[in-house]
Amino acid sequence: MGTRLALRIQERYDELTPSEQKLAQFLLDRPDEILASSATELARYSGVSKATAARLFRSLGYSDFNDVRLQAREERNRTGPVQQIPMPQVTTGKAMTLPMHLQVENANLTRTFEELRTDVLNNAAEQVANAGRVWVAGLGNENGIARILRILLARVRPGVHLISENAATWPEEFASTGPNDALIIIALRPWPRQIPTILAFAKTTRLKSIVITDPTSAGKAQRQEATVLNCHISTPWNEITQTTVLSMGQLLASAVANRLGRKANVRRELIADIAEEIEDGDT
Amino acid sequence: MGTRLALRIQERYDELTPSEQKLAQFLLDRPDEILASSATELARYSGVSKATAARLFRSLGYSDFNDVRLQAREERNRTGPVQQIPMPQVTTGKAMTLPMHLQVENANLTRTFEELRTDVLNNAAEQVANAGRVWVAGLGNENGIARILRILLARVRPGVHLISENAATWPEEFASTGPNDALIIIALRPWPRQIPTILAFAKTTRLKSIVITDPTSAGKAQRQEATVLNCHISTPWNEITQTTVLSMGQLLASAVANRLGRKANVRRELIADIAEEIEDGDT
DNA sequence: GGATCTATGAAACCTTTGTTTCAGAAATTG
DNA sequence: CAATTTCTGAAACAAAGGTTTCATAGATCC
Repeated sequence: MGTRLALRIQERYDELTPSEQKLAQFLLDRPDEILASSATELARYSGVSKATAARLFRSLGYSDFNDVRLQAREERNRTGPVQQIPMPQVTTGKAMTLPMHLQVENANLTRTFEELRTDVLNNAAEQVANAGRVWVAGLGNENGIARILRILLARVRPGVHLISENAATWPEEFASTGPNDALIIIALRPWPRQIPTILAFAKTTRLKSIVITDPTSAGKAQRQEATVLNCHISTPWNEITQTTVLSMGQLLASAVANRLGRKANVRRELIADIAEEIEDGDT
Repeated sequence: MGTRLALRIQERYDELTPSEQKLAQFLLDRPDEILASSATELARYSGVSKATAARLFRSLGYSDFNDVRLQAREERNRTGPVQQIPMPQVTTGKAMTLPMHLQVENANLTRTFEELRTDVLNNAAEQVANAGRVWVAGLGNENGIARILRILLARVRPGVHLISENAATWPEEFASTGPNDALIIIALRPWPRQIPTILAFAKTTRLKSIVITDPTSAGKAQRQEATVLNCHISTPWNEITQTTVLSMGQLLASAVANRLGRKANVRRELIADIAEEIEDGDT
């Protein structure tokens, strides 16, 4: 899945300087760009100097940029010319068009799910399906997605809870978790500072944790022994898109339902019935 | 599918000199190699001299090799002829696979945004950009999306409010709306029964309303004189996907930002700064 | 608040890439 | 087979790419 360059970046991401991170970010988001562009261009795209670029590659353990490019090319040849959907380039200041929006979403979805390994997904689904209870956490901007995911999962199995956004109440909430539970964390960049705390806690309680995140943070999550569902979320202007994350959520819920089989269906029908009753009942 | 380079080569292949043909052949066989390699390398791979390479590109009508590379890159970035992505059929009971998930999301996104008219989108964006205040409503399952949309919009303009899910408090909330406000409703099938009430209210108060919905309900919304943003959300198993809806939300927010121009950017930066401060500040 | 350290881009400096020139090889012609 | 034309790569030259140095701005530490 990840290129060696990506792995090295994720390993050392935190130690990189801010401008190095800007460039590293770009490289993670658009891995194919390395093949097509010169180091000067990469630097320009991500708004840093050539000098910074040179420093980054060296500090990642390559002897020079040529070394990087050779490795990237070799890897491409090994994995075969995967037909990548290109992320469109944007000239700054130009308005975003509708087709471009479509292409961006498409590129992110395609990368994400072509890269996702079935066994990783199954593993995550298994954990969620077999857990005693399931806890879903999403801080800040990701809170909306977390709520949706909770609903999606609650439709196919009981005992799915949202961890409140208010850190003050965590002790109480965590107190009710057990080693048979599963924890799903949604956290995109900028990686909220509370996440490591939560992950560390999960690790000590033997909670199974699943982290839905972006390539920048994937490394950190992996280091905490969590199952990582990696989502590509970048756009050519400097915003991110949550679409892919939601899609990942739906896929996970779907996979869990599959695993639970008949049980999930029974529950879904039950819920549908109740919903209908409410809809008819209240005037 | 043919690149312009390939076309030019095929046109003139017979007139090329033997060593030029060797190189041309190579380029036809491995069209992606142009992006990854330098002219020197291309020459070496196909066993001709750099001089020959330079001559070939010139004789094909390019001013120099850089010209060739730029065109190739541009072609890679441009979306090819729009192809209809088929929605996969599924035999009931069969497990959903990962590629299928991707294809479904893809199909829905593509349909949605190819069908969406630019003027409708602009119209909606205009309304949101110029409104005194913006109200976002999403009932039941759509509540999560509504929250996300509120955040997305709040990032680019002030005065974006969420209408509570609790119908009992609506009188108070609606009381504060004025005819210069905009109302965004997210409502997928099954079309919640409260929606017509809200829409009717909006109509009498001269509130501009925008409805993000699915094809099933689009008609109903249109009849209430609302701007309709239509999202394809179906899947081969009998569930729906909210991915498209979220994507529509991002697009709308993006369009609004575009319309507000500098004002939106100022606000975004302000928010980013504050967020950073909070992240740094609280321990 | 000064001293020290870190991060960063500008610019100087090599290196590689790409183009052009040119002389010789190969093919063609009479 | 000589004259001519065409083709070709080596080498000279020009341009862009990549690395290193250095001054400076900002952070951190007494």
